[in-house]
Amino acid sequence: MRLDREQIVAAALRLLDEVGVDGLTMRVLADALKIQAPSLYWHFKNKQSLLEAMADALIAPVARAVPPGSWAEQVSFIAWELRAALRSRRDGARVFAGTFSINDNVIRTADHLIGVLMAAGLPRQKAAWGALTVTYFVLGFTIEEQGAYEPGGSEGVALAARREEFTRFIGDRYPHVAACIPDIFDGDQDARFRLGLEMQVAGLKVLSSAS
Amino acid sequence: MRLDREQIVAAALRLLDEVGVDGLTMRVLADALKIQAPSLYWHFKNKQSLLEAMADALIAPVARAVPPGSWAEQVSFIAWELRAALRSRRDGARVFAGTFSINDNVIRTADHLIGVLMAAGLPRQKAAWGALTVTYFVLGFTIEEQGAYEPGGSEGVALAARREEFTRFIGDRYPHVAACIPDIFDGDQDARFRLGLEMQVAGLKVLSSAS
DNA sequence: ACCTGAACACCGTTCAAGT
DNA sequence: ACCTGAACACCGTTCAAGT
Repeated sequence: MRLDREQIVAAALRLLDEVGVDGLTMRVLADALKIQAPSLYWHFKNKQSLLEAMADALIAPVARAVPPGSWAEQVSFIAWELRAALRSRRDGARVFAGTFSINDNVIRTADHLIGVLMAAGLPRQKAAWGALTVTYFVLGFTIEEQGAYEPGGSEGVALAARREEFTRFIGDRYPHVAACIPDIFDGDQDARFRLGLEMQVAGLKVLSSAS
Repeated sequence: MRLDREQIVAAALRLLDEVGVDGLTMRVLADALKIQAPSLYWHFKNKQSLLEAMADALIAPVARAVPPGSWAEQVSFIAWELRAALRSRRDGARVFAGTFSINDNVIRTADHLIGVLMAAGLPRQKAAWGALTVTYFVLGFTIEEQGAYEPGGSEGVALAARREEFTRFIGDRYPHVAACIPDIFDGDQDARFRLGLEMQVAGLKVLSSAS
C-alpha cells in the first residue's frame, strides 16, 4: 500500500500524457496517487529531482542492445531509439531537456555513442564532441516536433490554425520561407528526422576522414 | 514617463542577466520598472507574449547583413551570429526555445538560411529541412552551454563541483565517457561549436551532392 | 518508515477603480 | 491611455505532528 519512488515516477509519467509538463504539479500528482502533496517530499527532495527520475525512466530503454552493423548504422540506431523514447510521453523531450542530470541511462547512451565513434576511428575529442552534437540534434528536433502538435487535445485544428497564421504573417516579404510552408507543415516527421540524422552521420564521416 | 513595450522589453532583458529566466517574474520586473505588476498587462496580454517579445529582440541583430562568400561560409556566419545573439543574455537560449513564436527576426533568419541553401543547389524541401536542422543544433548547443555555467554567480566553482560529481558517478563502469571527461569539461566552447557546425555544413554538402 | 494538516512565501492574472 | 489596489486561484516547500 505504501508508495516507493518507482511507483511515483510511473504515476507521474502516466499523468504527463494527460496534463503535460506544465500541468504536472506536485498537488495534481499527489491527488492522482491519493496522498497529500507534502508526502511526495519524503520520497524526493524536491520537484526537480522527481523530474530527473522521470527523465531517467524515460530513456531507460535507449541503447540497451545495439545490433551489429557499421558505425553509421549504430549511431543511427541509437538516435532513432532516443527519439522514440522521448516521444513515448507527452512533452518527453522537454522534461528531459529540463534536467541536466547525470544518470545511468544517459551516461550509458553517451558511452555507447562515443565508443562506436572511437571504434570508427575518430580521435577521442572528436568522438566526444560528435556524440554531443548528435544528441543536441535529436533533442532539439524532438522538442520542436512535440511542441508543434501539442497545445490541447485537437491537434489537427491547432496545426491548421498555426499554419494559417504563419502564412498570413509571412505575406510576400519572405519568399523562400513562403515557398517552404508545405515542407514545414505537411512534412513527414520521420522523413525529416531521417534527413537531419543523415546530415549528422555525414558530418561525422567528414570528421573521421579529416582525422 | 509612461512606459511602452520597447522599454519594458529592454528592462526585462537587463533583468535577465541579474536574475535568470527562473527569477524573472512579473512582480520582479514591475519592481524594476517602478510600477505595479498588473500594469504590465496593459502592455502585454500575458507573460508568454512578453517572453516572445524578449526573444524577438534577442535575435534582432541576426542575419541582418550576410557578407559575400561561399554558401558554407554564409551558413556558418549566420550560425555564429545566432549563437552570439542567444549568448548575449543569461539564459538567452532557454528564453528563445521557450517561445515557438513567429516573429520577423526569426523568419528573416530562416529566410536567409533557406535562400543560401537553395542558391547552393539544394532542392526546396532539403533546403527547408536542412535550415531547421542547423537551427536545432545551434539552439541545443547554446542551451547546454549556458546551462553548464550558470547556477549562481560562482561559475568556476560550480563547474569544478559538477565535474567531480560526474567523475565519481562514472566510476569505471563507462570507460569511454570516463576518458572523455577532459573534453567535456575543459573543452573550449568555441572550438566545440566550430566542430559541430562543421558537421552540419558537411552534412548539407552531402545533401546537395546526393541532390 | 511513511503520511497528514496547516502554514509560508510566493506565482500569473483579472478587474474595478483611479488619473 | 496608462496605472493602482485588492483579490483569486494557484504554486513549491517546510515542519510539526500523527501512525
